[in-house]
Amino acid sequence: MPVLLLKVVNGVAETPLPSHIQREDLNNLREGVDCTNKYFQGTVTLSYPLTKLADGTDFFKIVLQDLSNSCTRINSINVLMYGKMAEDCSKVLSHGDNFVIAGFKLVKSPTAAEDGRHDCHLEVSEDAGSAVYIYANPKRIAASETLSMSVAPKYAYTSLNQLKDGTIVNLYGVVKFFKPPYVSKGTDYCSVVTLVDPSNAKLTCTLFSGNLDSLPKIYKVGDVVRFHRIKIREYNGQMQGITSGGFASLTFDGTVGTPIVPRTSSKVYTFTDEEVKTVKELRAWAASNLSISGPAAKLSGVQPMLFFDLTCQLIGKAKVDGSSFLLKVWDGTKCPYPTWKVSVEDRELEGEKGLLYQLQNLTADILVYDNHMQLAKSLKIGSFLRIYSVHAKQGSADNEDGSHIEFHLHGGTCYGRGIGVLPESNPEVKELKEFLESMDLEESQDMESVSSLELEGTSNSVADLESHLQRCQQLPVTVLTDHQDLKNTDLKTILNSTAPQQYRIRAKLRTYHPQKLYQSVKLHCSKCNSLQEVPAGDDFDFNLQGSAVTAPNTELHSMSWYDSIMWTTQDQKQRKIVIHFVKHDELLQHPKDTLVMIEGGTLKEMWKLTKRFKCVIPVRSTEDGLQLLDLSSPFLLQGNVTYYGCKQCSTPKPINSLSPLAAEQQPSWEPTEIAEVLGIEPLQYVFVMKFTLVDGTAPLNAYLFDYEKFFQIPASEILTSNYLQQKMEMTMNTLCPPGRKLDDLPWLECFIKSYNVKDETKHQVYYQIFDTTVAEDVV
DNA sequence: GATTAGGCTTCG
Repeated sequence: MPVLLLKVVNGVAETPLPSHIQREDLNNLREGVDCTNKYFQGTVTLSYPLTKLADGTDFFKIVLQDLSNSCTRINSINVLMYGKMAEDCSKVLSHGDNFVIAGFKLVKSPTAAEDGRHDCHLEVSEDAGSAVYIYANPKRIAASETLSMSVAPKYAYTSLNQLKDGTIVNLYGVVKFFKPPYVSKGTDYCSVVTLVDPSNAKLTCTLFSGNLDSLPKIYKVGDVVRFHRIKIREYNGQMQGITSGGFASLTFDGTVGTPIVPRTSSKVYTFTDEEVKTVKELRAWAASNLSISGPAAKLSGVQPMLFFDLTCQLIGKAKVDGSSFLLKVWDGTKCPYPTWKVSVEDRELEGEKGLLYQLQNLTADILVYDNHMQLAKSLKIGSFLRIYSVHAKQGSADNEDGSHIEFHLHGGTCYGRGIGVLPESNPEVKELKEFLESMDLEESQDMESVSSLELEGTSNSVADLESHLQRCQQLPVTVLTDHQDLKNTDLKTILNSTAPQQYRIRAKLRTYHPQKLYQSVKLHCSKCNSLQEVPAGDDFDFNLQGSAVTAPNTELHSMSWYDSIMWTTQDQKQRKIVIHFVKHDELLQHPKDTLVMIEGGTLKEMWKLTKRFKCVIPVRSTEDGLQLLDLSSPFLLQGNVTYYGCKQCSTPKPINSLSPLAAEQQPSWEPTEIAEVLGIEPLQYVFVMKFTLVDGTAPLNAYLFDYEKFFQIPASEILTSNYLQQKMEMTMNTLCPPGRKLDDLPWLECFIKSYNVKDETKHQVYYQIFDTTVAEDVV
């Protein structure tokens, strides 16, 4: 048991002592008395310097006086502390502190005759299971924090679902929403922060401070924070956090694998392995439970009409009028749309004129309003900013340059609207700086002319669409990728010929099956040639829950080639989730290059992990080691693709077989490579469709068996992409427009082959389309 | 010493 500081408010400790220990009077401390569940409480009247015993153990002696017992002749006792407890106490102790000593050993005092104190002394050490509680006022606690980063004050942290009205607590949380500090209508800066934690509770905190620096340095959703001494109140039926005296915060980047460096204004703070562990756990939890894909964007990725967060450098600023202020910024990329230029008086414009001129085509003019003006005015040219919730507003078309994009930071702080200054040490700033410095500005000037040309070429009017459709009716909508020299054969001739043979045909697609396109996606084993349905997501989840029943085997955690983190969900199920991060060269890599393995996660959690990590492998614990799940579950998730293995042709190997791949110089984590070392025969996604083709001579059913070539859409990705599904639907509508007469259908040019399928009872000829693709301008 | 704000986009 450690040394704990107990905070005293109005004479009462906020955290009670453990209930199993009882106070013992000095009088009753006698040799032979069982002191197992007793504690002694007294005030420090004397302490001796910390020394070391002959064997190197730290040793610290203090004298405690029991003032509550004034009628006793002897009212003080020596306390001897050993080891870490001695060191910890010596650092935080100050005279007059009220100490509680529990789990002590009562030993006859050799010095009682000389010092006139109790004839026994108390011996304590962490090894003996002792505990020291020190009652301290908030100032003392703050002061003790200044003493050391690595020692003592042990804080208790309250999970967000345990908060009680009127308490002052310490807590950890992951930022779900925040308003960067802004000038309040009172005297202080204000920042609103909403936190979540694995208890799935949510807490919105309103933080005030006259000192901008003492508010948490949150840069994005997903950051992890530690708040000390935050007051909990009930407001509108919900718990609310608010700054109280002595409020202090640490903020950490929430990205798994990045260095755990606290951002804080405090010069000194407690920061031990415990903190590191907690931050790691929260990062891992957030990675699979919190969607952090915010509205961040580069100027090149701006979406008209939407709001986004822009990380940029300030190169100019100017007062526009009483309610708006102009910021000229750049991020090295070019907005693909014409952007507005806000005209200001030359004398109002601050910034280096040469640079402003040079960067004019890469600069975004952002007009900030009302409450944001004050902060905007104070910004230094050259500083790096994150401007939150910038509105990319579609300008009015009656302007001379047609419709353009305007950038506004509207008044108010809804949705976290505001401006944050990023320090140069911020990794994203470093990245941006490097990028800006590496930019060849001459080239970007050229790019400017190119991209405006491109813009002229890409209008998307209704008229364009019509002419596109007409073109589709004249030219074939599919083309051959080979065999162009062959002549066409009519369908009737083909049907009357013996198989196998190959033909070039020109035909129309009368109908196709299945009509529901997602039903056309199957899994194919190229080894045993079997076809099977893609398992439904809920089957997978069911299987995962089955595997979660076996408790994670902690002996398998954090081996030489991976680091593991385990936590328990705070819901009723109390599900245990373990994530194993595969290391490379002893180090965790950038998340985008990292393979993670997960035990006990749900499908949803895994999809979230795939957004951040290179690959995700669902695993389960066995006595012998980590294993893949049953092959009804995928053996790998990567990007948008869930990879399955063939049950018949695979011989799954233990997960340890992956470790040689991790040891490679640059692990590529290719699915085929992963499958091979794990003994998996991977199944391939394929579109299987039946086309009914007509050419006026006879109808012919031909099968399409396509991984990607025909539709130019990877079959493996279509089930997880709305965009690709829409694209495929459009393609099919072009090949076979619904509601059209036969005459109005477009022509397809295909290459087909006939083949025989025989069994005991019958013999049939089938046809398959190959070496054919949808025409370029149809896709 | 109290107050500020108390998330859920836009007048421009």
